Amino acid sequence: MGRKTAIIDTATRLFAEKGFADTATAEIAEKAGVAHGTLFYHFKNKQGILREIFTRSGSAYLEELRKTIAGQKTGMEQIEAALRFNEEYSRDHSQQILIFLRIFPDQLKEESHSPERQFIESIQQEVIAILRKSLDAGISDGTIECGDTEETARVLNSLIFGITHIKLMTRENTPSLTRSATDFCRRALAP
Amino acid sequence: MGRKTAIIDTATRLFAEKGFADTATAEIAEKAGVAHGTLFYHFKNKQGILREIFTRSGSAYLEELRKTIAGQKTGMEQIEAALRFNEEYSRDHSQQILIFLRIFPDQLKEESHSPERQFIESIQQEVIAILRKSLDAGISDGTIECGDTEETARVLNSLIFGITHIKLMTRENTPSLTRSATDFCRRALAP
Amino acid sequence: MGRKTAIIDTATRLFAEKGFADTATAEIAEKAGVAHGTLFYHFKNKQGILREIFTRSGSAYLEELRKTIAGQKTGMEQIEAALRFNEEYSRDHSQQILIFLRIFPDQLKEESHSPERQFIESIQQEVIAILRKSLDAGISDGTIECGDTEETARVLNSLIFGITHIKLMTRENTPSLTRSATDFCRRALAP
Amino acid sequence: MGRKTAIIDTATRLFAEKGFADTATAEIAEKAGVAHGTLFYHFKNKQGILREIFTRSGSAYLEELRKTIAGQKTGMEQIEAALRFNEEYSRDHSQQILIFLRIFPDQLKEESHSPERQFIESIQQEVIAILRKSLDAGISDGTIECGDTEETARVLNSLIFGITHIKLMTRENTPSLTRSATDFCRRALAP
DNA sequence: GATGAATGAGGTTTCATTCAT
DNA sequence: CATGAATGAAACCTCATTCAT
Repeated sequence: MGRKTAIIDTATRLFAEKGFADTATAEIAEKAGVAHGTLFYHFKNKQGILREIFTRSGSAYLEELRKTIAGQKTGMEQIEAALRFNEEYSRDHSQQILIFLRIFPDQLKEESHSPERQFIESIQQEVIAILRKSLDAGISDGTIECGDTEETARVLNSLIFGITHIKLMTRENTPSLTRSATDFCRRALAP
Repeated sequence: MGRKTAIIDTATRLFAEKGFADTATAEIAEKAGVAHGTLFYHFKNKQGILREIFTRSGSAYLEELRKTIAGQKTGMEQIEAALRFNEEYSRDHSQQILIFLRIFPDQLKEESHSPERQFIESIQQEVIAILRKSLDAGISDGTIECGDTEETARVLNSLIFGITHIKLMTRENTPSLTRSATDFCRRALAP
Repeated sequence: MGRKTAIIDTATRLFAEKGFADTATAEIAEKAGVAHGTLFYHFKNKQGILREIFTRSGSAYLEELRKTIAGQKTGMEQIEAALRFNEEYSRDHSQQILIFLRIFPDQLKEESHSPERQFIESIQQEVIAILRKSLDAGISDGTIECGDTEETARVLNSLIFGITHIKLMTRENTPSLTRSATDFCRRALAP
Repeated sequence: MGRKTAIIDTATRLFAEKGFADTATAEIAEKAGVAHGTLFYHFKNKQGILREIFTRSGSAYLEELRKTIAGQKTGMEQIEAALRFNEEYSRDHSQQILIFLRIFPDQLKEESHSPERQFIESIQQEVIAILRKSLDAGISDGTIECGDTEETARVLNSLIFGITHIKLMTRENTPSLTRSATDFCRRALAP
């Protein structure tokens, strides 16, 4: 494994555990087993490391989400799969998700649209678009009935986001929360 | 206005705008119009300022939420009121909410149950308890039908949390999101 | 002697001896007998220390030059006094002069008119103006004869500048250079 | 153009623009279109690059100065030619001259007689010797009258040095300064 | 001859906190 | 009560140089 990979992996872990601001570049280097200066050979600065982690995991999330949904037949099944996927993904990739949750607020201060900020928003939009398509499919195949699909997709996105956040924060084992949310949605979207 | 109040108000604004770690105590002092040393006369340390802001606004949120719900008749109306309340509160007290969203992740690193962490969790529990009572009321008065009320309350809490977070992050004007969410819930809880 | 003064004095010595870039702030602090952080309490940054030294000594030079010249009767005597003054001043305040000579080139890179750059140019203009007045006086009292006084003043300024620079660089004991230059000027300006 | 030449040319430009200390070897390499390591294949270290630039341009200056003077008949014409030459040379080779002006002060700190320092002093001595020979010639051919020619040559050297420095620093277009200086010298040296 | 990844010493600056007044 | 000068640990980052390829 190359040094650059080692740095990214270590940084991912530390950023997730302690947050971006509270992780020292010296610690990343030490734990990654490289010299301090090596960090700045491979990345412009500390922010640059974050940026790379960010972009990589954002794309991965979307890709897997799409693949999961593609495997479902009815629209309703797709929505349910999306909720289940989120449950599993945030369990298996809690570090990446944590970094997102941590970085979110940090981006607020920059009124200027930073690349990270734009990237985050584009992912949100993407998720909403995916959910909407499933809703539309559900209406066509008769498994779903709801008002404006765009609006409904945004509600679902909020719910998913909220569940993920709470799961990671409270660290309770909460697959039951996802199950309950699925029931909730099934009732709300039932024809 | 006393000096201590000036410090708290200024710190609230700055923590909301730039986050806890990125706000220097010297800047708080300067913007509050007091000497740097004065901060440490009134508070044990930087964390102490945050702690005070924290406790104050957490209690205020719960109190107002309870009052709002108490003014509603049916269980369903109470749930709707809770959603509306959240919309208005996060609009009018965005600074306090932002601080919560920012501080949340920072508390994760301390496995040891810090006071802030416990406080946050207790608020979540409180909100869930309030929502559950409304659900129970709704079942009694026939305006709501749902499975386990504890579980449903947790779902509602996640949804509310997600909406708030997204609203503050995207800064889109999204009262429509709350409206759509209300519709969504009405369908899910309808008898 | 206050700490700020100690810092300025130490920095003056070190900047003169080793140059601005090659003097570490940590060394200034140590030699001045203060903590490293104290430097940045009293000055915005390293450049800020230089700026203060700069402004202080520039004004002092001009003031003393004016006083010296004011004590002379004829225009020719004033010019001779200016040369003599320069000799003595650069002997007694070699540190300040050295800093100027060192900083000069550093300012070239900033096309943008930095405060230091403007300050340096204003001093040059001031010296030229002073010399010109003496030349005018000399023409009036019959001790000097020359073409355009503005142009001649600029030549004299160049000569003075060159002598100073060479004296400080070669570190030869060169009062004779000033004496010879005075002779040279006397012949060039004689009626 | 070989890689070594590219390095020297790029370094010359950058040292002139930003100074020796403020030019990073990595930047030289990048701008010269070679790998960073290549610098240290062709030169022992950063200082070595400077040394080469230095030696090359110092010799060139002297050689051309000698040639120019050789083309003049009378001693007075030779002095005038020297001034004119300086004007033109510092216009056409401002980069090399700038490097000299920048490096001069840096050499002061090394009490130990560094090669650069010795080289600079030897050039000064050479220029003085050349001027002296012209003065002697002028006295012989009756176009010049002055005191000790060694001393007078040193004064002329100072003047030339001062003019060059001021021209490069103020970046004013100042051929008139050289013209005025020539007049000044003509009067000082006239029989 | 040439490369570029890797180094680590050293640089400047920030900042929460203390303490004498 | 309140101040602000002073601290020093720790942070991020730069950069000349080396060396295996």
